Amino acid sequence: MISPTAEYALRAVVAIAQGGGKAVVTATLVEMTKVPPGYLPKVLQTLRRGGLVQSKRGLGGGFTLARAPEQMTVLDVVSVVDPIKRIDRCPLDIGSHGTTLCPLHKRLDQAAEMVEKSFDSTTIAELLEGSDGGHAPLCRPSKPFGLDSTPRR
Amino acid sequence: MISPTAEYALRAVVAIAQGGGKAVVTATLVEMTKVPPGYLPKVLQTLRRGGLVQSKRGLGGGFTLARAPEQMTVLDVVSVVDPIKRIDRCPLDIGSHGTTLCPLHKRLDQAAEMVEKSFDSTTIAELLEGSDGGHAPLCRPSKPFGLDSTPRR
DNA sequence: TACAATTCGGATGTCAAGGTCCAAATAGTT
DNA sequence: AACTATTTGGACCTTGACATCCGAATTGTA
Repeated sequence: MISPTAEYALRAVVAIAQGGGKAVVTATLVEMTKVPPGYLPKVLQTLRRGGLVQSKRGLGGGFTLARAPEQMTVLDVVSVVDPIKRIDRCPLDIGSHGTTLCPLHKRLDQAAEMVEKSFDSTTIAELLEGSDGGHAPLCRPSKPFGLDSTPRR
Repeated sequence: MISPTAEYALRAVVAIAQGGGKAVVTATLVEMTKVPPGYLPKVLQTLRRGGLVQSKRGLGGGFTLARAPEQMTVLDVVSVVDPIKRIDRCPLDIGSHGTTLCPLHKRLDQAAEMVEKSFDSTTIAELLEGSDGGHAPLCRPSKPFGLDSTPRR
């Protein structure tokens, strides 16, 4: 449905949002999201260039959301990493007939539109809910991160 | 939204359906669908192994639908070439918590479900309509195939 | 039986996405 | 100024999807 990278990006954004404004470091994000450690930086860069997150280098650095979670939708994230391809002209007869599509491609585009709308109507903030009583935002038990007994090194 | 191969498969099935029961030869299907000539046979094989089309070798051979277009859905075709991956367990915490998913993956799976249902409720027969007055099934003018003035060689 | 029209199956090539790794740049701390 | 914690960017590898090609197998026709 969506690419691995897009899904990684969503995990990352949710994880950063959980920081509640404080800069979150890549190592922590790796822990939280379980995205391949070497790959996550790539995804974060894409998000940064797309204007969804901000980064700060050096000691005390890390990543923060560029806007409030309420102002950021799933579609925003997906669009930056792996845009949904709408079908606006028939792939067979390239660019010939104007607005009308053949039944097949009209139907396929309808599906794309549905997904697009669904993603557009879901904010990151909504994905943060459920921590109380239900499930943690990223399928985790309630234990917070960075507080495990075994020191990482 | 769906893979190129899946879209090719749908084009092929629609094209075969247009044959109205008569076996359609690969060369003709290439013409109709504009799928890369060397690749279409691969797709057709997949459809055959999936039980959606039947083939006959030798002179007078070709491809026919295994069932009536009314009995075959878009989902049937997509499932054979490139199944829609539903999210039934959280990708992070593999297989731990039972039916519940975190908000993110629940949402993503909802999108997948929507598409699945949409595809399941569309038959190939429906994609054949529109030839009269509207558009031909595969974005084509009304001229039939195999009747062009320039003989192919 | 020979021939031509077909599909079938495997070997091979190409390319972009996913993923790894490391040196350079940046910024706080002592 | 030196040091350490970070992000940044580029080079590189790997894998699977897409695509090509060709010989082998099958089947109707003369």
